[in-house]
Amino acid sequence: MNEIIKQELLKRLAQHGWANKVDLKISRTKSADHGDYCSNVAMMLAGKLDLPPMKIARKIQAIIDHPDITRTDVASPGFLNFFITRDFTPLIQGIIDEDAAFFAPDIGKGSQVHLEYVSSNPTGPVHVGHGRSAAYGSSLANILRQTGFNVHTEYYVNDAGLQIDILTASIWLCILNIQVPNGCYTGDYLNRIAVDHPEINTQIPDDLQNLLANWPEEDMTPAIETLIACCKSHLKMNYTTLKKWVVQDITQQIETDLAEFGVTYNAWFHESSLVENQQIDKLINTLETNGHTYEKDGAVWFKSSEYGDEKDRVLKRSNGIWTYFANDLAYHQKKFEQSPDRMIDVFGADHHGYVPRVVAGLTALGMDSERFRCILIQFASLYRGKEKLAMSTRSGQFITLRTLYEEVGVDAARFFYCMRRSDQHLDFDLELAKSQNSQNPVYYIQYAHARIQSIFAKHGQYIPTTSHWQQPSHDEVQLIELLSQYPEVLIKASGKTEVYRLCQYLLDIATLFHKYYNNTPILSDVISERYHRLLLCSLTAKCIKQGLSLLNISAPESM
RNA sequence: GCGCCUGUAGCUCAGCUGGAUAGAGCACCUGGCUUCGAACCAGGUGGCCGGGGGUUCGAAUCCCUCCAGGCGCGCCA
Repeated sequence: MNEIIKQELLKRLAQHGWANKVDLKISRTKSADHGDYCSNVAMMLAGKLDLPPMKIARKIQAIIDHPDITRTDVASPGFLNFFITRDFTPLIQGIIDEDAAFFAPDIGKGSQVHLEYVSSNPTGPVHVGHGRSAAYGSSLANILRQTGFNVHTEYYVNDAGLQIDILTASIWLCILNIQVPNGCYTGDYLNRIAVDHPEINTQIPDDLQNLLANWPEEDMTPAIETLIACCKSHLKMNYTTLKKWVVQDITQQIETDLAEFGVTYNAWFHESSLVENQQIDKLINTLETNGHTYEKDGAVWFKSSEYGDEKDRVLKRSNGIWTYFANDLAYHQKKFEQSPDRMIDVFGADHHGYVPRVVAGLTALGMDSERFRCILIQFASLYRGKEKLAMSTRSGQFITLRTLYEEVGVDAARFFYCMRRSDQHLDFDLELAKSQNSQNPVYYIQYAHARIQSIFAKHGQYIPTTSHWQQPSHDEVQLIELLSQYPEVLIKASGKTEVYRLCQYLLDIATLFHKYYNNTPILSDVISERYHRLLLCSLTAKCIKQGLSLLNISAPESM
């Protein structure tokens, strides 16, 4: 419709010789007094033509002539307001048929997207801080697929760094039944893993005892490194076994917890495999031969500052071990080879300082950084009433994602996480989510769906067909107009990677439907009226169900 | 100190590429079930859009500055 008016307006502007003078924009009006669509073109032209906008608007108004436009008004200070009539039959047929053009508008044309999200370290369970990325990423994947993109989702398992060594050492201490010192991992989940390992010698070595007795209050890095060395020397071959076991166990738990939250992946990619496959060496060779690296203080550096980063970054530590960044760059290289069209990383917003160096790396490697997009998800602060809960994986003080969704339900948790712009802070109050779960907006939407199903149950079988459509009432026009926006909402959500738009839209549909329902007896005794209204209900239910399914949220028949 | 993000109703947030009286939800007040599900609806209270400048026909939106908050600034990941 927007396009129709635009073409008509362009045609009329051309008659005055005003086309091409201005960027033409048609938008929907907010108030019914202003018609259905409006244009500010007269005001835009006023400056260039040196004429009053009202006069220009009247000149255009006078020659507007299009069968779909019933009336054109001019309003101060120069708006053109269009009143339209519309034949809803094609739209209705499209929804009934679950037409792809309506429910699955193809803007991706099969282009490939590599989407990585969550990728929390396998040093502990996924907690509520990761929940937002999880809900967002999985919904985004659905939306992208629905709009024609060929999406490959991946979880990057960081199983190769220092943190994993610290984790392994922490487990060892748990097995030895020793209180873990500051700087190590702690928590019930470690004890659970520890009891599964009776084969390790539980004798406490002397050097370990000495180390722990002199554990520093601050700057514990050297002590931690000594602890890891100590652990390795005592466990010998068992160290690698234990490490692998721990990572596998925790990763498995993460996978299970996420799956129950509606989050699944095409692949789980292990950082360690990059090292094993000499992927890093390949990467470094490329950078070295192109002169992007240098040595300083016994370490290998990447000249990231030449590509917009604030300073250069270490690739290989002086101890000969690759940094996380080096591995990650190799990973991005691999991802790009796999999906050259587009690559999306979903990060926690606390990693924003990391982005420039990845972009620098990709640019240095000759990849088109325009195809790389990093989406930063602001953290959700967790509250219990007024009390803000401090969280730290290291200290074991966190609420797991599982705990959250077992309390408030997957549907509510997912919706809550997605309903706000992802680049905005989100306050998640557990008390509120628990005590007021009946007021959660997701129930409002589901209730609309359940209500409609209940009407159908009462009526008996109903098969929707366009021939049931009659002259719509004001409320009905509002509702069907809103439904007609489904494709554009989806396209926008997909194009701008903004999942919250879909949530907001579904809330809008539910609002209008509840209003309609309260004003209008659906099951009218007049049979033509009844079928007309049932048809609209049917269309509404289809849109709600489709929309919710993209968020991995259920559309219940009854509640 | 430097960089990124944010400041809109009592609370949590929308506000699309500048547009017509700034919108929802929660909370609070008043109404509505002998009729399809009241997990609902109708109405009301509540705002110097953080402050101050600027750009223009027109600013919550764009620019500058100040104030306040969050995050980042490792040979951690």
